[in-house]
Amino acid sequence: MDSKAPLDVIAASLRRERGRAGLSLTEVAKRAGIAKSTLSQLESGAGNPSVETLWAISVALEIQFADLLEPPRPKVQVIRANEGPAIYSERANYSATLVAASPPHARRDLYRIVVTPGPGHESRPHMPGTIEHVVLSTGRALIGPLDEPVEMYPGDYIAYPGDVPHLFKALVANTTAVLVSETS
Amino acid sequence: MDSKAPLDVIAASLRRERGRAGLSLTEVAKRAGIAKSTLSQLESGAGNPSVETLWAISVALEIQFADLLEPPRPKVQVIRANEGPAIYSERANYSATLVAASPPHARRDLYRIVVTPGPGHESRPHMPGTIEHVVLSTGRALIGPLDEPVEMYPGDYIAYPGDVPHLFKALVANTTAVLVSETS
DNA sequence: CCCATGCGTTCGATATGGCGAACATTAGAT
DNA sequence: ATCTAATGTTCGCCATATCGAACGCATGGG
Repeated sequence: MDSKAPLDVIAASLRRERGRAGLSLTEVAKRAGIAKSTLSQLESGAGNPSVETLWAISVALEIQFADLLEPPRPKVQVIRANEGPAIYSERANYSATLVAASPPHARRDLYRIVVTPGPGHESRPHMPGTIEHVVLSTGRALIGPLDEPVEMYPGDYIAYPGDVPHLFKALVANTTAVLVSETS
Repeated sequence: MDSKAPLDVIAASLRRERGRAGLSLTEVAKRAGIAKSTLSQLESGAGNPSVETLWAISVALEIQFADLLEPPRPKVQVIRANEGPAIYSERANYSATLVAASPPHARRDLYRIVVTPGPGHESRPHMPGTIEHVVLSTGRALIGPLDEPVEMYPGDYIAYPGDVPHLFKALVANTTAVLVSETS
């Protein structure tokens, strides 16, 4: 469950962002071209704003529309190379450790990848709209969509659609990478 | 400008996602507990939905609320280790290459970091709500908030608030890392 | 002191978003 | 061929989100 009334989230974001901008409610309402009464109600969690209203406000506050719908903030966390907490490994010669899941319904997972030479790892398509970003840390590998993989060297970066079959095949021993799986 | 009437974006997303789910307009409306007339109007770009309505639909479609406000999709891209396109380097012994900027107003940038031993690199706070994720690729480094840095080894992962002063100090030569800067 | 100017809240009037029924359309079954 | 059961669209009514004005409360200037 993600629920958590979006109206409350919006209300909180509204106050927070307005405070951040150092603007008065009156001023924001004026800039947004809406009645300050409306804004007042929204900030107090009452009401059920229309998209137009929210849009006007987000413009007035000079923030991204979606920023009004995203909650708060996190902390500090360390995961050592060996002690993968959430392990997600597959084939014998391929291991992916989830180091940072997208909280709570964010849109990006961060994996540490370790692969040894072998048949290579083929991934079935993920969620539509997924993009994978890979930076090769050490070794050498063939990475990318099945039909057009790219030979990667340490430091190289590649991004490709994750919603089509794709490959990660180590060409030498001790091949490691960082993978960011980003959903639309 | 990012503008681009959100109503059109929503309309498009609505049709797209419903198609993806293989559901009928009637079915989605039923699940969402809204009138199908309402949904019909929204999909045709008419109307100005309230947050409650959108929320109900996003639940019915089993997608993220914000997914209704985000446009389309990307492609395949490779950046070699040397040929950093957008270079963002600072001190002599610290270089950060932006390999994947958040498009168009997404919320995460991907950097490749190369540091040599020296005084260390201190970053002033970024945007409030920023989180930085680092996976050390090679070498050894002291990373984290100024007041509690952590000694990192290859493969180690750390996340910390990016909106407070923080440090990246290489302890040995040939220290490289991948950094994901994620804004709220 | 008192009035002016800013703030954010509350309240009635009105514009409009959402609902449900009726609608046109197509597909399948009898 | 007609009848049934889906689809998505259009329309009038009602609930309500938004507006504008009035309000209470702080400051600060005359």
